[in-house]
Amino acid sequence: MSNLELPVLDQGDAAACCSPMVREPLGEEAATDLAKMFKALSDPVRLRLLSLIASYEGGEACVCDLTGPFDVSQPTISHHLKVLREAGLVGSERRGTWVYYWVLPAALAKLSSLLQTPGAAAVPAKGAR
Amino acid sequence: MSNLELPVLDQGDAAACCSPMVREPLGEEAATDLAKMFKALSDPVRLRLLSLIASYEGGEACVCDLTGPFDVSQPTISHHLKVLREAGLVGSERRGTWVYYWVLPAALAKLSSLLQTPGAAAVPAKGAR
DNA sequence: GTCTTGTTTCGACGTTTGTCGATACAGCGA
DNA sequence: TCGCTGTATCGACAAACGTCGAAACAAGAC
Repeated sequence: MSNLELPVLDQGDAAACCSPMVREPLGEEAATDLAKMFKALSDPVRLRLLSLIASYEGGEACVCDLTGPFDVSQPTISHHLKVLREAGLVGSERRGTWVYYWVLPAALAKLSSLLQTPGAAAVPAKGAR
Repeated sequence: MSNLELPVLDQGDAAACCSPMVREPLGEEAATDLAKMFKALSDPVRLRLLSLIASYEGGEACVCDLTGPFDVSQPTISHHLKVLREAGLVGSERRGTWVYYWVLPAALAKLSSLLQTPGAAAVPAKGAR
């Protein structure tokens, strides 16, 4: 059944988690915390890195696989990976010569559920305007 | 039937929409586009503003309601609202003396579904309504 | 018209960010 | 041991960002 449904992944404060932010006003601390994660997603290169890592078979990718597809230098990629790691969005480990990165699904899920809107999707055009 | 399967909501390019970014690598354009939206969410004040607007009854709030809860000046709030608006996350309209803002649910839903991870986190809601 | 109140725009400022080349560190093989 | 390859850190720089006060604009009240 559910494949990874109990990562037990901390999630830290359950308060900031899983309750759509459109339901009740975000607290100051929660907002600061979440803003850091969104900031990590606010760069095209990092977004593509994250997507690329997750898309790799096994869900992890070697840094050596990640430098090719981009127009930026290797130190820049390394910097972006560090940002993603410090935001808690990916994990990493050195295995021999290479360093591997993988996405932490719980972090993405937290943000996803936070952005969920009650009746969303439907919302036939609202006012359009 | 399925509740959120064909919002038809403009969304501009459907390509960037609704397919979790962990499934396949994000394209360059899509990433640039999405990064702008995430950047709008990458500030604590904006995150709280968005949450606050959505939490207001009727789903919209007057600017006059939004300046109180923050420690920053009113022009700064106005600036943040502009950023949110230009990112397509909120809409606004002047009605007489006051200007009202509301959240655009489709935009949040787009980001939410994008961050969704295959087996990740419960998120049973889904259908919600 | 002239105030008054609500909101946005303008200029300026210090800080943060993304990028680079150069360099340091880590592990492997000869 | 030495060299080679893969990755991270350092220092520097320009560009972008968040913030402010001052000023402009918008709508209603007097």
